Amino acid sequence: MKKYTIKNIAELAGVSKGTVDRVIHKRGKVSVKALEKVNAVLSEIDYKPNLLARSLKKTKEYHICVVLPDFNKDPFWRPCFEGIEAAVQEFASFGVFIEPFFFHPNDVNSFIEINKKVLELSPDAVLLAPLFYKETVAIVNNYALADIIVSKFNNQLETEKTKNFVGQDLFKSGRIAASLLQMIISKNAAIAIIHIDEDYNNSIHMQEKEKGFRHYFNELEDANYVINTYNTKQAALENRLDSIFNNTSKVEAIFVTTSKVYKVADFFKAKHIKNVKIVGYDLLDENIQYLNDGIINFLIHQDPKKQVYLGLSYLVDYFLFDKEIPAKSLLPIDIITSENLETYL
Amino acid sequence: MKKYTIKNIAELAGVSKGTVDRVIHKRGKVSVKALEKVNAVLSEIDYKPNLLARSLKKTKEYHICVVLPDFNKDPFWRPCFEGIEAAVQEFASFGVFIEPFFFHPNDVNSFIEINKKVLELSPDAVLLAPLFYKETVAIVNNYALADIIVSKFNNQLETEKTKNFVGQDLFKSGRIAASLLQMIISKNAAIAIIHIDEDYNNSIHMQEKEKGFRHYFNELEDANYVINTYNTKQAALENRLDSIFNNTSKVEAIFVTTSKVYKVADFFKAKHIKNVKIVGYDLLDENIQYLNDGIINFLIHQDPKKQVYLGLSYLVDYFLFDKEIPAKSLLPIDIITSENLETYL
DNA sequence: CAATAAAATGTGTTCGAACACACTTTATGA
DNA sequence: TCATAAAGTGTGTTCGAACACATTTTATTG
Repeated sequence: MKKYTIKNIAELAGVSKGTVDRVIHKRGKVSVKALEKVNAVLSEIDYKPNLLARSLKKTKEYHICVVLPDFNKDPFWRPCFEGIEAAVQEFASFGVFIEPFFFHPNDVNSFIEINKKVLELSPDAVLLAPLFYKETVAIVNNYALADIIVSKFNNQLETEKTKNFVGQDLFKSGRIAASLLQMIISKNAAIAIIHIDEDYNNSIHMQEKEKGFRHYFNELEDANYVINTYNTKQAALENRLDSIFNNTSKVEAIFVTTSKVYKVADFFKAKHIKNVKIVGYDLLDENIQYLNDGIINFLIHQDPKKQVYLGLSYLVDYFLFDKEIPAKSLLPIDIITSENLETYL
Repeated sequence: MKKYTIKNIAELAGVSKGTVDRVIHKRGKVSVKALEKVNAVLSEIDYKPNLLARSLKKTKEYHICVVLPDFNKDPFWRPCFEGIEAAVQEFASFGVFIEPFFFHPNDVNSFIEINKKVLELSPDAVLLAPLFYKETVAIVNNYALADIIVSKFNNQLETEKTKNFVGQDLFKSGRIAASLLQMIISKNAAIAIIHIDEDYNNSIHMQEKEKGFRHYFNELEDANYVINTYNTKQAALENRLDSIFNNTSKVEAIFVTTSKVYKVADFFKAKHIKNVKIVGYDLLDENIQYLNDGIINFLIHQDPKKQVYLGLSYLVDYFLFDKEIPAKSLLPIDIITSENLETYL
């Protein structure tokens, strides 16, 4: 498989490299005769432009802003930051400048503000964790007007102007949680779904998971699991759990729909309650600890680091190498136990 | 973070770009005074050479050969071929030429022959599936003498001359299989480990998995699972299973140490035996079918496609961008059930 | 059929690093 | 002190694609 250059093609076609260039890029100003000659050669050979040379010439500096919650406010987002750091290193020598911007996960205004700031910087692209639905729609619109490409990760909100999303299928993820619990609890047991959130920002996120979870059990034949849902803020969690796990409780299993599952585990450890199975999300240090202790039984890995890194890779490949960005990139839903945990760290 | 070029540095240091180049590449022929001036500038700024320009200039064509078993003989290797195809596409435009070479997985001679052939081609690197231990040692030696870089994947054989390996921790993988079965079988149940192989080429591979599997159960306190190991060739498998699963069998679970687990599932389907739990390896079409049918309970995903692709990426990054190749790259050990399967396809 | 516009084509420079080669300065020995 | 070697330094070309600009060819009009 010989490698051809523009010059090679020009010689083969008996024209100049300028003409070949115009044909390839459809810039017009080419006679029918020349066009045919060049196309004849192009159809003969498998021309792959040297991407190194191409992006070297372009020489443009690309600026990508990542907008995500502050990981000091919610540790879930720390791996995302690590993903950004990795990407910064990796892509700096290609002239891509990646910059993170943080907002408060419970404060819509900080979300709006930071996006306003980013918009003013007019970067080439924005990678966004769209926690707030309504506001995201407006913001994405503004970005679109300013010709800024927007990709989203983690939360899949259907907005017209962005079609790029990196994340997981949340419904399926809920089903998986259900199937895992089913394996280790008795038939028709009582199950609690717990949504822990401050202002229900994540509500769509959590609701999808719940739907999937319930869907799994509803689909079972000859089974009648008792599933109750509890919404609570972090501060009220302990009281809530206290009221659920009173003396008469028959709840055998808990599905926590976010990475906050360690908060629930805290409770069980403190109260020395055993034999309640717990499934939750994400490899936070606290969760890992409880998984190893056997208090949490399964974690579902959403791999936020990979989500961010992949989202950024797509943008870089798009800018540098004209690759298309996949509209939807759904990552595998990894099942984590204390046994295979290590291999993911 | 401004981007500096050699020319920038030369101006800042008051020398020519040639001198800067000599300093950066430690080519010598630089006076102490000039060296100091350039180093002063270099320590001030964060110079990252433009990798695009660098590899463009190098212009060299790299040739990488992948040596692996013929996937027509064993479907396990098909995804590897897909990984190669993806890499071929991806890296062709960077001047990297990747070529697969197949040997017969049960024929040492074909392994030796094909490697001889590859050696004669004197590629820049070889990515190797080292099925046969003794022969691999000799072959790797020959490659080393010819200054050909060797990376290995799938089977981790400790040879002096190669330190690059992409694969999984097999011992851990065995432990994971054990932990999965433990969740769904009764306490102190009887378990069969089945090694299916023609000539025990994979023996090290399979033995590691068995060790891990047994280690898990041995470690349990107050438990006494009965674990028996059976070695069999594919042709003899049915008879063997017949003798194990006779009327008095109490075997509740089976661990098949390779992707051939569908062969075992074939038996159970044909004989209408239910309630025997099965764990095996890899997402072959046949295995996927049995997983969905509920005959196979878990599959462990070794992601051979990713192994090959990653192995090739490392080599390309090494050649093009001077990145170091990690000595050992252990991929996550994915637990696959009928629920999360789809997200891996 | 000039004159001029319009279209087509070719030439040359640029991106940044790498390196060959030419040139200048310093060191060494007779 | 001069010749010559050795060390140090700078200049210029190359990689391949992209594009600006100059030049040539063809079409159009009075």
